[in-house]
Amino acid sequence: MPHRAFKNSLYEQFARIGHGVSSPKRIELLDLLAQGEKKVETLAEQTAMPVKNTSAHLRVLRQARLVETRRDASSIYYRLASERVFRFLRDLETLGRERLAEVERVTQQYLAGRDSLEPVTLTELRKRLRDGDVTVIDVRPRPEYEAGHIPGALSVPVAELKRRMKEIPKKREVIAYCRGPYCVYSVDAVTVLRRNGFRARRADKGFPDWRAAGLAVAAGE
Amino acid sequence: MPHRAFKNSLYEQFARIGHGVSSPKRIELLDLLAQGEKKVETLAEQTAMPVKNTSAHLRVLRQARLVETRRDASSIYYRLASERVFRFLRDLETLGRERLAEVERVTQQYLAGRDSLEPVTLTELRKRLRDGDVTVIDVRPRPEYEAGHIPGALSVPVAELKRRMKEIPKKREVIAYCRGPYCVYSVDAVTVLRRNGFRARRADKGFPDWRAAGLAVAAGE
DNA sequence: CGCCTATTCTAACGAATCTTAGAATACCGT
DNA sequence: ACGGTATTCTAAGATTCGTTAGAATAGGCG
Repeated sequence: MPHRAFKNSLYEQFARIGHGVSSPKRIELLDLLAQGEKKVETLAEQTAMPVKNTSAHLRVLRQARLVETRRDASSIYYRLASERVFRFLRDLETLGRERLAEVERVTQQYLAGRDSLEPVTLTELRKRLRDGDVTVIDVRPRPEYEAGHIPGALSVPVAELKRRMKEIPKKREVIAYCRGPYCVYSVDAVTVLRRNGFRARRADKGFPDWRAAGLAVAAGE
Repeated sequence: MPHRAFKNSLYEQFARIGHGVSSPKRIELLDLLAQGEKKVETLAEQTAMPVKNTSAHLRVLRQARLVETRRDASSIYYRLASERVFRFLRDLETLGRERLAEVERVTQQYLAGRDSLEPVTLTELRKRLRDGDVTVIDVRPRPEYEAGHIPGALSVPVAELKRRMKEIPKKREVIAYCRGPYCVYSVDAVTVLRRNGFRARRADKGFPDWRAAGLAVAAGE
């Protein structure tokens, strides 16, 4: 094999990965799958795409071997192919944040005052949780909590927050976490909690980041 | 701004990075730029593309803010936009190697017996260099050596190796390094050296990896 | 100032990709 | 075996991308 042909086929392979993350919808799908496995229909709902379209994008991700599938009864569940895929995804997002001023501009615009919610790092959250002087709430949809969450966290999906607020002790500080650095659930949750007299802060990252950091996780219930 | 529009514009930004690395030729360009800044013409030669084509790909990379430019006299020099771009590139390649069996297959096929060349890790190389019991040679083209190299390494481009072999002491072990894990220069160099009675091994990674590890670098001469 | 060189910009064509409708598949429950 | 459900496969139109020719630009040099 001549030198040039070798390089061509090598870089062609690497480009398969790149192609996987070259579409906004596919990155969003990967971000969702970082929460745990999901059916095609669920992914279609959560990305606001028709099922057929979702299926087509998932096929591209499968060809790039970034996701894998499992069949259960009549449904097919997708999941990230490995923890490294998640880390790569976050590297991509971090690079985007570093290089593209638009990322900062867009998030500032939508999450005006996000920084005023006194973000807590995961390390800090872990310490506070060990000290036992804080209530940690997981504000993601219930199925994602069940697929995996921070041990000791209470599941209060943001949609149920107003109704279930009385379950949360008012004395202690509350820390809300959700899907990741750009997820709005914890922002919404903390805003609502503060309006109702709670001392609340948000975690600067989400559950997948916690798991990727090698910290203990709980599942089920 | 509604929730969905926010997500769309956010993921659209991240996809700009993904789109930058979705083409084999663009990944190859980034890999070359990891060696140091280069002119468009040089990049065109080294990727075996017409200049116009190279320029078009570089434009895409510039739009993704993965590269930056500098003008010197009549030439325009491209470079990676930051060290993090290099790390992202290597993460992409590592993920490719993990996920895509074809990467291993292609490299094994072309670099048959690459593993028999007893690869040395950079940490090991550094120790051996400090102990002073080894000759380290940089077998990349001269301009890349001049743009940055491992301190103490001797520049012996693989094209000049046969002619200049007598400059290398035969008693001591020789370690050859080049552009990176998939670069063939060091493989070729070690093969030639061994055929001529040298005790030679190759570094498992290249100069950009050395620099990214925060180790000392030299330039010029 | 005008020519020379390196590079980019504009434009156009073919190839690849996205989206989505309709048909096909695979497995469950009965 | 049969019908139902979730999903994929096939195919086609619309869009984007890759490639490359020709014109334009920017700066150095005589």
